[in-house]
Amino acid sequence: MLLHLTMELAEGKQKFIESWGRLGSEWGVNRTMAQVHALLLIAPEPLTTEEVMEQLNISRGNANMTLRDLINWGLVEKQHKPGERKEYFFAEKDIWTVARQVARERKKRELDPMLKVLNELSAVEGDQNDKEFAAFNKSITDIHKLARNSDKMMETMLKADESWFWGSILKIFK
Amino acid sequence: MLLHLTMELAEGKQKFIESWGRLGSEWGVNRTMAQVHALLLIAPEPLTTEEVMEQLNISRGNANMTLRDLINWGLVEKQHKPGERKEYFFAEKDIWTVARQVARERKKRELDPMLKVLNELSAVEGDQNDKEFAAFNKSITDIHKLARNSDKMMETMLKADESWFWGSILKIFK
DNA sequence: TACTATTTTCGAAATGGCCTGAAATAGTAT
DNA sequence: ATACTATTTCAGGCCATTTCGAAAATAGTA
Repeated sequence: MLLHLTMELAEGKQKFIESWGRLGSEWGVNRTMAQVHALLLIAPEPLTTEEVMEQLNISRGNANMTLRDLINWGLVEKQHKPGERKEYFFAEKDIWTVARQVARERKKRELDPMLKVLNELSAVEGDQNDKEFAAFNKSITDIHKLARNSDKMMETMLKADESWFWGSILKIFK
Repeated sequence: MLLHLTMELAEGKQKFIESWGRLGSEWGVNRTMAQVHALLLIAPEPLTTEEVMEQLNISRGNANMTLRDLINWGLVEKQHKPGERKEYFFAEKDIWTVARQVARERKKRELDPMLKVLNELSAVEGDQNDKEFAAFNKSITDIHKLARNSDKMMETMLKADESWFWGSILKIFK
């Protein structure tokens, strides 16, 4: 009997959806959302809500909400086929665009609010001879600096195109 | 009546702990863990379990587990004071070291396993004329490339010291 | 060895996030 | 209008994760 040294396509798809789902859930994107995204990423054609429901075994309500969320994240779009009433969904396939889009959302949800708080906390005044204040102030200042640097880096990444970005980065990092 | 234009220290601490907690929970670190970390970050002296419990209003069990987790993440260390039996805990204060430590953990938990899966999935064979296979293969290949680049970047960052890292990065990104 | 201070463990309870299913709404053709 | 299909909403239930609290284990001391 012939052993399968390589994976079947169907098995591969399954594995990818599962892994992408797990990865997503460690990233603040919930598992189902990441799985639907994975499914659409590897689909050659747009899919209907119905197909998403079947392939992932999720309810209509869930599929609908999840697809809406993905659209809000800018990762998925609707498409209408002429003569049909059903909506079709497809994912942005350029993975660099996907990465930037995710970075953009996360910046908006995490980094920006944190910067706002750090600005406020930087304004807290006190006596440097007070150990409590000195320790607080130093931490806030340092974190603020790191956050601002991250912000600048993000901003640039969001504007850059893939080849330029990795070209510059990897040149330094080799 | 005089309005407070700047925040009180106590209020600032509170706000920082809260924000750091929220940020943490969007990062796969649970809220309590991030809050304990925040508390220790701004504390001028090491704290006991007891003090952590009081200041954050959490149970002994929770405090104990959380501190252990933080130690496992390499963010907190134990200290013994001579003549005392109690254990004191303090956080790594160098924020760049903290950032690298977090990056190291996340790489281990997320990027490395994903790279492993992508290697397997890259080995799936098929006919490029089969639309299903072609779409799958292209996505996997692209993601694999992105993941490998991220991996290289991480590796370098983990070795670099702060000034070198931001010096090089911000030079490009300005 | 007994006593006390401290830490660790772990089952149970609480919390919060996710998903379902069914009803409401919207859209289209006859 | 009416019937039919597709989409959206949301209250309620479910499940995983987090937290509590008290008991057990451990470590230090006399």
